[in-house]
Amino acid sequence: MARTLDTDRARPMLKALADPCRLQVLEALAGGERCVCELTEELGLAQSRLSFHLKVLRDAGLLSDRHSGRWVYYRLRPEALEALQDWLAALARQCTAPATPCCD
Amino acid sequence: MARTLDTDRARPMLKALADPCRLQVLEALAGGERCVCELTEELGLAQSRLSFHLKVLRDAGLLSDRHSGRWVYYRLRPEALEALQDWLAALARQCTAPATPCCD
DNA sequence: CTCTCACATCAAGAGCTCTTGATGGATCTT
DNA sequence: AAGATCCATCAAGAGCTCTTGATGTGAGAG
Repeated sequence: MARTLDTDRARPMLKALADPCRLQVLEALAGGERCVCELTEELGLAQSRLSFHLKVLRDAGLLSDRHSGRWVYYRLRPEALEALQDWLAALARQCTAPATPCCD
Repeated sequence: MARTLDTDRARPMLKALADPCRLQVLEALAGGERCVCELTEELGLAQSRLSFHLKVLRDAGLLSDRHSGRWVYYRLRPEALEALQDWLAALARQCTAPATPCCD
């Protein structure tokens, strides 16, 4: 325990995930590490567009990159996904508390 | 199993979560069911603003509401949070596949 | 050294989302 | 019935994010 995300850390991840184009990228990377040129072709995205979204995902901590020659490989960071899961789990655990009647 | 979310269903939830104001609301509701007037006061938000965000969260399936007299109570839907967790878990499970070297 | 290739970055504009203040509907009080 | 309260909705504008095409950078090929 002790490494449950607080909301301030979860927020940038959630923002990063909230884009159809970036979800496409995530799905593609769920299959394993890929280089940018592969992703460009697989997803049919303009190069600068893909690069933009990869940066957002990387800055949020969801992706890591690895340079090899003139290629750059991206992969998902399972730790980040697990941290988000834990954050969601913590929310779900609390919200079963009994209703506190209001305005009585 | 079998009720793992697909990406198309996860997307609106993620979009709904990707806003600081709505995360505030979620945190407040993590403590249990609340009526709108309580939330307005607790969070110090304009009424129409809060109402807007509550609608976004409800439309995404993250919240449910309950009408009682002239009050409306909102609460988190743990099922939705769990479904999102499962979606994240499925991503994390796959992405440990070995790197497929590109462009060789 | 020069050229090409893979990728990142930039600037401008398009498009979307959020905020604000006003209005409307429903319920309760008096 | 009239007024007050709780909440939803609307229209307009502010603000942010995304897309596009051009340019920059660094590595490898020739």
